[in-house]
Amino acid sequence: MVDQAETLRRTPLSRDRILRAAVALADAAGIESLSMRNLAQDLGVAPMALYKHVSNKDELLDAMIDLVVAEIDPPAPGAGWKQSVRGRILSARQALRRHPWAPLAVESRNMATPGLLAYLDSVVGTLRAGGFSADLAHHVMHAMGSRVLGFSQELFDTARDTGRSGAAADQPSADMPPEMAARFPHLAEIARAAAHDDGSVVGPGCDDQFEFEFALDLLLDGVERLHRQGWTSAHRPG
Amino acid sequence: MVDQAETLRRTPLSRDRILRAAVALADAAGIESLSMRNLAQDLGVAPMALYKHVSNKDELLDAMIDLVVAEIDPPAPGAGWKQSVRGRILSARQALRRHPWAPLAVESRNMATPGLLAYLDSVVGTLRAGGFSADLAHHVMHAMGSRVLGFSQELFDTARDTGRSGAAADQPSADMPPEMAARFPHLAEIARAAAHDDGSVVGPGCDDQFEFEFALDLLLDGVERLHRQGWTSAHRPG
DNA sequence: ACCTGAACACCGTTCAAGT
DNA sequence: ACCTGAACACCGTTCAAGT
Repeated sequence: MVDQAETLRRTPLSRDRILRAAVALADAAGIESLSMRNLAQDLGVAPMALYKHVSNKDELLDAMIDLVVAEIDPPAPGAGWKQSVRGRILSARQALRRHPWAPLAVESRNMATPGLLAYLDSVVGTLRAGGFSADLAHHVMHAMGSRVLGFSQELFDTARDTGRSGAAADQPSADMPPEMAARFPHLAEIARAAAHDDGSVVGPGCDDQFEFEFALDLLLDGVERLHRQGWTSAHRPG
Repeated sequence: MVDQAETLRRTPLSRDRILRAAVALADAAGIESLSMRNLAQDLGVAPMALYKHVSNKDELLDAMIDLVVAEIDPPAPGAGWKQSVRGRILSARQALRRHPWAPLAVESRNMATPGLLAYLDSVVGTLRAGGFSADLAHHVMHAMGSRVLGFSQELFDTARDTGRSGAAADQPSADMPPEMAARFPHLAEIARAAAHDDGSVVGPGCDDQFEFEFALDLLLDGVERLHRQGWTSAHRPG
């Protein structure tokens, strides 16, 4: 046991150890706590030791993103394009839920990582195998946007926008405080509608998974319709 | 003239002057250049002078976001819900194109600003006036996600992902370099399809405006279909 | 070969002081 | 009342040095 710990301690740094520690740090403490200095401290090493294995922080973030993308399940064999794409996107969403820092990290980088490109290439391949023209597949990928990676793309967290700070965060309520409900009556109304929804709501607020699948199916159903109608950029059905 | 400049110079700082300078700085130099110190320098003032008018940098960002949201056109009177929502979203997109830092700023804040809430409230109001149930309007707002603010939500800039750095940025090409096309054949294929598209492509790469409207109409058409079918969360048409 | 310490040019923000 | 300067606790990263 002591030998093993001793071995670990004197194991030279490796890119792999650095990446795992970085993901663990971001998972546990948030992306804003991921500094080269904090990461080095977690690894029991001087900050500059990291630079032998990653060229800078941007490259570290890219590699972390690829670790998350690698968690997405491969396509289910034998499924049609729709179920295959749907399944992968829901799998991507689960991966993102394990790494809540990932969406902001992906959006702040402006270059696609190799792992991300491989995932996207494979999704396009599924569409092409399902009979989509290259033209339609292209527009569909744009229309899916970051949702293809499982992003839910909410503008803010509906459950905890009730006050200026964390006062209500302990027990978020779908009902707004009166002064906000008066200023934003329609938002208050749909928040109440969500709270009184059928069994889909377990706790307070609305069901993220339901909302995500609602949006995903809205897109996929629309895409299927265009595909069946033989959509081309020259001929758009009204 | 000299009097006017002199007056300006000795005009005490105001929240308004600070916000305008902050937006101008972010527009011109990017959000990563917007530091309290750079902003103070642009205003010819010590950094700490800013803190009399904004409580911290987060509050500054919130106020900047509200300035951008205020640029979104009001709803066109007399239009149906679909054209009204469509028009406002396209207007929001134009506002974002004038302030490219805004999407990342919005996504990095986790509390909605008053201006953003007012805009969303007004969009929900348009849906309700168009006969949507509160329930359906709620799900539609989630499904639109950040697209309701005109975000295009691309995972990366397709036009300039050809190399590791800006070498090809001067003249981005829809055709990938051979080694990338070999690794990602389906992506290469749809990139070629975009380049050979009909007249919608002016320059190289694909037409952002076309892709945005394609995705927007896919969503709005799907929403219209649900609305006409009397969708409720209990009864989902296949 | 692999790691370190000191240093540089930055951050946001607090605090006591100036005018 | 309004602004400032020095300071604190941070960043990412370079460079020359240690072992």
